[in-house]
Amino acid sequence: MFSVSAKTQYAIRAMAHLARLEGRSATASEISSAEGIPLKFLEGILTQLKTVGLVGGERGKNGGYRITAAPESVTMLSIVEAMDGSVKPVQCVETAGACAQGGACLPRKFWIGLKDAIDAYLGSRTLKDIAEG
Amino acid sequence: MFSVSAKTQYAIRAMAHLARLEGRSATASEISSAEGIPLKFLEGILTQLKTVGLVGGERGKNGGYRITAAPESVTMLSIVEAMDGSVKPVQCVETAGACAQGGACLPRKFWIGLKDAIDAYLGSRTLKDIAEG
DNA sequence: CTTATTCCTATCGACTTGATAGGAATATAC
DNA sequence: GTATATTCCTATCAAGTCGATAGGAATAAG
Ligand code: FES
Ligand code: FES
Repeated sequence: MFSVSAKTQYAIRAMAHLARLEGRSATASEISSAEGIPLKFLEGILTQLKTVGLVGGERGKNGGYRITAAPESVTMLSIVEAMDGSVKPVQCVETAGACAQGGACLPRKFWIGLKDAIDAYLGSRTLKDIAEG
Repeated sequence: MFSVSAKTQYAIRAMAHLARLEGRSATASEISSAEGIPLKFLEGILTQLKTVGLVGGERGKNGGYRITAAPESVTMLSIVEAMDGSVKPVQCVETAGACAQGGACLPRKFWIGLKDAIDAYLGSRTLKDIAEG
């Protein structure tokens, strides 16, 4: 239950790898072999991380990826959301009054509470906590 | 991300229904039409809830399901676990030393922290909180 | 013996996920 | 300006999961 996708786990490993480089860049190939992540899969992940701004990418020869912010300012929540979207236990967390009970729906409040608990935890941990710098 | 299966949502609705009956029994058919849950799907859910002991079932004519404990003593965690198993963001939460870093694996500690946060929230809420009795 | 019900097993289509493949775009180096 | 290294884009695939359905066996009441 509540299992995390391989994609997100890979993303965290990749981000941790880049964090240890302290701003220097690495190619997808390097990260792939160092972290044991399938290259083509990793490429997609890095592109996704780039569109969110967590990493910067430079094309062409001598290109590669670099981290764009200090590891201690990158929350785990931002990585998870970049991969699999926002934490949303049930659909109706973002649309009030979806069911018959309207705005006073107890189940909905319960699930929102869960979302808040998860967001709070993921938002309180940063890349630095897991990068082992 | 972290979406909850329809099965679990159905299970909670079914349990809430039974909770409102305060120990009286209801058939799967009744719950099905009252809560809008596909009958055959619901049957499986109730059987599963029974094996865990959250509900009791009686076969044959005049049979049905009844709740076995007071709603305030049934945690949401117990329902969720009955449906989809224990909270386990990554496989290695239950097997230490799975990766190269051994017991000091920082990612693992991070995921275990998430599990604990989720378990704490789900364990702190009970059926009573959502049954609206 | 009929009827109502739980319970067991099998199956199905749709969707998701992890992974692969091929190649276009882009930048460097010589 | 050609070769090379790299990011980036799009398509595809096999395997698994999920929600749902179907048929019927076991059981109990009357
Ligand atoms: S709004 Fe989602 S269950 Fe009521
Ligand atoms: S034990 Fe799971 S990542 Fe180290």
